[in-house]
Order: sequence, then structure tokens, then C-alpha cells
Amino acid sequence: MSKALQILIRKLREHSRLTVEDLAILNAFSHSVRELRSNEDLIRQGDSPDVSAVVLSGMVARYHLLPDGVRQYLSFHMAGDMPDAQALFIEKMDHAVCAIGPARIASIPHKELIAAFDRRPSVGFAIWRETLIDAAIFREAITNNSARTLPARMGHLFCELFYRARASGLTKGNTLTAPISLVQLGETLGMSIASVNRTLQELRASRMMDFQRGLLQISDWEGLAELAQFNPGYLHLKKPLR
Amino acid sequence: MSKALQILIRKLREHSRLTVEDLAILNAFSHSVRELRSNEDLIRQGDSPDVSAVVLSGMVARYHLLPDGVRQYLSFHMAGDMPDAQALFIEKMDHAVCAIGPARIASIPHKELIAAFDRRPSVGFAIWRETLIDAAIFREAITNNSARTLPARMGHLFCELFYRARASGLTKGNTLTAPISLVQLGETLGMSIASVNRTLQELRASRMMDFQRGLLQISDWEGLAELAQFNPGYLHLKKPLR
DNA sequence: CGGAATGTTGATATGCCTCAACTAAAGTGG
DNA sequence: CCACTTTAGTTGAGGCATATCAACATTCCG
Repeated sequence: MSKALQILIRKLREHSRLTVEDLAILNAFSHSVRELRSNEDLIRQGDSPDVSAVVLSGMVARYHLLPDGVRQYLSFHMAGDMPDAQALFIEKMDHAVCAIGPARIASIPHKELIAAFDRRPSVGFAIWRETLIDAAIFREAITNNSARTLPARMGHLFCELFYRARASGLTKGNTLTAPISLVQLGETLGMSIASVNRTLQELRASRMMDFQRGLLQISDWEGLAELAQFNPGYLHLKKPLR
Repeated sequence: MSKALQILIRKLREHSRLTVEDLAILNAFSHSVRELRSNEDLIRQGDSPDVSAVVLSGMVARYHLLPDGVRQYLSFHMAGDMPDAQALFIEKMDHAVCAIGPARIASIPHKELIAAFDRRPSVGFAIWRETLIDAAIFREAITNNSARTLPARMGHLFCELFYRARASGLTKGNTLTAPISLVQLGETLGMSIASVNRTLQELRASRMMDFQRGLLQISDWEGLAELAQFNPGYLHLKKPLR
């Protein structure tokens, strides 16, 4: 009973029903564990990986690298997430994945995953659903970065991170460790670092949340969710929290 | 041999290899055709559809409706696309889909689709890939709306629409019919209608493209792609065009 | 302990939004 | 088919939000 596969299974169960047979197949995946240092790339744009990663601990992010060197972060991932499930049925990575702070991942060969889908379609459906939730997160990011004010935009990102982390049992009370720098926050939300800083101070002053040195603390969830227009429906988790 | 299913099959073949057996299954789907009037909703946020749509003709778009009434378009879809494949493994729609100009769609019951995936996993993989390409399009939209100047942003959208349409044989020379209004363009790209208008004029003045009353014309593809940082890799089509 | 990375602050510039008034096109009914 | 209404597109003026730049403070890390 591998711990790495337990983490994956636990995650899939947040949104999918799995039978005993499904669990048997999932538990049989071979995999290798790898430690990543902060900022280390897991996959680069243009790669054609033949394994899929499962985050075991720490945080990992997808990003685009533009021809002019600009970086755009697309999404953040934590324990249980498969940040490159997208590559399963796609030849070449159109984005890269890197570690945000130190992280551990497990890699499962595509071959074994696809063989499992052939034998037990429901296992495939669970991971398919996982990729569909990712897509919903992307959609929300489009709206967030295009249609919301800076405080709402930032608040929404933190609400999402916190909500997802809590569903996976990764929060401690009203706090979450997320070693994201202000520069990265800017490159996620499409705002300058100066604005990131000032918006953060604004949110801090509102006494709804604080984020400092990688520690997120939400003291007024209702207030923040309201300000950020955060509605967790798009995360498609089986049981709503709170 | 239904024409509706032919359109779907043709689309899937742009990125996936299908065997004779796969084709047989795909061709056996029952479906009903529906005409949509411009602006008519196909699905609303919160719905739980039990059918999936395939666009037969015209254009259709996904969008978010925010609590304050603001609309954010997320992606545009044309013949062959399945704009709500996302709903296959997700309970409640987190976004809506509406017609952009008059459109025709075919609806296929989820039941039949899932039964097909059980019998022929490769059919499922093809549609899964379709949803993954959608996700790549969403990612690109995040970057587009967050990290590019207004002219690049707008140019990129038009490049993408044109490139995808051409892959499906929907373009005529260097023109494409896309009945999108300036307001909708603004609600897609996160810019005010005044800026949409002026940016459009700027692009027109550059003599690389024109867009007027729903007719897109690209006279300098290379130039526009360069300006817009358009690189079609993320669309994951089998054979690159041009 | 020293250097690099990260975060903070203020001053300035400007891109884009807002608002408002207007024009053109498309759709509708007599 | 024309008059009328509605919708879509255009333009200019003005102000504000946010980027940019630069200097400085702090924290991290070897």
C-alpha cells in the first residue's frame, strides 16, 4: 500500500466514486518519487513526457513562457493533484510546470495509466474528471484576470487555494502554507509587483486575510468570499465545505 | 450515415486516430438537431444536462455570468466542436453556452457516449483529447488577457479563430465569418468597448487584418501572428497548416 | 557574515476606462 | 418599400487606476 498512491486515491475520491476494483488497479501503479527544489522545472514547454506526476507534498505551478521572456502562471497544484495529466493525450507540452517551494512528486508511466483506463473505464473517468476540474479552474482564471478588480482578483486566488487545500486536509485552522512570492503573484494575476504589494496591504487592512512570507491566513472567510465573488461550485467537489 | 456525426468524426480526426470499429460506434449515436437563434442560450450556469452538443454550423460561445451581471466570454466554438463536453463528467455547469449568430447543434445523450467509452476506450480518449485541447485554449486565454498588449491580445484571438476554422475547412481564402459584436469582443478580451473599437482600427491601419460586421479578413498572416505572439502548438492539431 | 533575492515605498507617467453625444446599420411593422 | 425603432459602432474629452521607475529595507541563504 504505497503512500504516494494513497494520496492520489484520496484526491480522486473528493469528486469521484471508486469501486474496490478501481482501487486495486490504482494501487498497482508503479511509480518513482522525486524531490524538487524551489523553482525547479518538472516539465518544460515542448517536452513530450511519458509519465504523469502526482504531487505528494509542497506546491507546483503551471506556467507559460512568452517569446519576450515574460512568465504567466496558470494554476497552482498541491498534494494529490496531477499537474500534467494534460500530457496524457497530448504530444507536446504547451506549458511548463515548476515547483513553488520545495516539493515531492511521484511519476506514473503513461503506459500503465492507459492500460488501466482500458481495463477499468471508471478509473479513466475519475482522472478525466480531474482534468475537467482543472479546465474549470482555468476558466475561472480567465474571468478572474479579465473581469475583476485587483483586490477581488487577489482575494479570489487565495479563496480558491484555501478552499482546495482544505478539501484535501492541507490547511491548519484558518492558515495555509503557500510559498508564493509577490513576483509570482503578479505573474499569476496579471498585475505589477508594486500593485501586488499595495493590494495585499489593502486586503490586510480590511482584516479579512493576510499573506506574508508564504503564510496565508483567512480571518473572515465570508467577507473575503463576498469581496472576491468566490463561489466554489466550479471546483466540483462532492461535498461542499462549511 | 448521419451528416451530424460526420462533422464530429471529421473534427476528432484532426487530432486523433480512429479505427474502423471506433467509427462504427461513433456513427451509431442517436442525436437530435436543434436550431439556435442569435444569442439564444444552449445551456445555462447551474444546469445538469444529460446530453452533449456538437456544433453543426454557426458559432457558439461559453461564458461566465458574474453576480454583478458582468459577462465574460471564455471561448468560441464552431462546426465539429463539443462546447459542453465538460459536462460529461461534471454535475453542474459552472458556465453557460450561447449562440453567437444563428447556429445549429446536434445533441447526443450522455448515456450513449459513456456506453461507447466503456466498449471502446479509444473513442473516449479521442473526446478526452478534445476536452484537453479546450483546456489548452483556456490556458492561452489566461495568458492572452493577462500578459499581452491590447493589439496583441485582439490579434491573438483572431489568429486562433482563423487557424482553428481553417483546420476544419471553414475559412474562405483569407476570410472567416464570425458574427461577434464589439461588445462581445470586449467581454472576451477584458477591454472596454471604446478600446475594442480603437484597437480594431489600429489593426486595420496596420493592414494586417480587418474585422467588420462579422467578417474577419487576414491579409498578412505572418505579420499578425508575429504581433500577436501566435504559436499554434497549443491547439495540438495533427498536421500544422502553412 | 556578506551577498542575493524579496519585499516596500514614493513619485511620475500613461494606458485604458468612463461618460456622453453622435452616426450608421439592421431589424420591424405599417 | 419606407418610416421608425432599436441595436451596433464611432469619436472625443477627461480622469483615474495601474504600470513604471528608482531608491531603499528586509529577509533569506550559503
